[in-house]
Amino acid sequence: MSGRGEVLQLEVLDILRQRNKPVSAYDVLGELRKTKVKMAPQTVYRVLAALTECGKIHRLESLKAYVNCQHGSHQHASILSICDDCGRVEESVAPDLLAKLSKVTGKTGFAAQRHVIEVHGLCASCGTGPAPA
Amino acid sequence: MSGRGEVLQLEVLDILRQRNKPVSAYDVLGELRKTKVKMAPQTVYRVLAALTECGKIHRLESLKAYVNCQHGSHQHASILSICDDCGRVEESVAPDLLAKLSKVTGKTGFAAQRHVIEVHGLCASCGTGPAPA
DNA sequence: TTGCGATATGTTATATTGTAACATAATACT
DNA sequence: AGTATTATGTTACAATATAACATATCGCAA
Ligand SMILES: [Zn+2]
Ligand SMILES: [Zn+2]
Ligand SMILES: [Zn+2]
Ligand SMILES: [Zn+2]
Repeated sequence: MSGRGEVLQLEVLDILRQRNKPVSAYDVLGELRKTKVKMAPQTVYRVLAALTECGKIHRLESLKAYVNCQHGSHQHASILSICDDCGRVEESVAPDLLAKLSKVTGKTGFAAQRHVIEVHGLCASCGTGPAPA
Repeated sequence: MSGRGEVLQLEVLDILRQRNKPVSAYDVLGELRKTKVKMAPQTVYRVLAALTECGKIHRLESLKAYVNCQHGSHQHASILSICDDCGRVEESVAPDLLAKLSKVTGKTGFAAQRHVIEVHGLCASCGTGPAPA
């Protein structure tokens, strides 16, 4: 395992941290290009793949975007709640729920390997006071 | 509610039924173009959106593809198991699991509206006998 | 019936997202 | 050093998705 790309990984992590919202690959690319004009999509995708692989960031399939892990890093699947109003994402862990899910899907002999769980809705601040007239 | 597009909807349903595997929007487009040369992406996406909306098909976010509902149609979220080997998809329903999921994400005041649950792995036939040497 | 607003559909163009393929550079090991 | 292996850079392109506007259809009322 080489470590040449690690600086770039940290930069990307920082971009996601600063935004604190889902960021698309091309948004990341745009940020990086502010200092590295020649940055290419391929490079960004590779960094994002590496970070996703080791659990430091998560990809939101239903948004085609990325957030950094709110628990620093982990392998196990997490549950991502996406506010469709403000865009904020919350991350929950619930091992028992994952187990149950594997059990449900396993009824037909299916062997679960990767769970994608994304919940759309409204976060606490957006759901309660939608501002009167 | 007009009914002009319904013929097209049926055609699309039929395409998905025949394939019995996840089909991308552009695959659908390709099929349709066999008889309707001028078919446009926009049209296909609109049909797919309509069918998704009424629960007759489901979109696999993690595959950017569509399958038709194995239960005919429904509104409630379903659990989609995707075999990464043969591509086959199975659909499970588990209202209690959805409830539990809403409960987990609701701890912070989040109000769930739409559940995306996709499980990747190996189906029964692909998982057991991966063919010997 | 005709006129008009609302909605659905057709059409063109373009935006966004994601990868293939190959060149080059770093690393590890002999 | 020499060479196989892997990572990274670079170019080009493929695949996915939507914006914007034109046209047609429908429902309803004058
Ligand atoms: Zn996490
Ligand atoms: Zn919110
Ligand atoms: Zn279904
Ligand atoms: Zn299979």
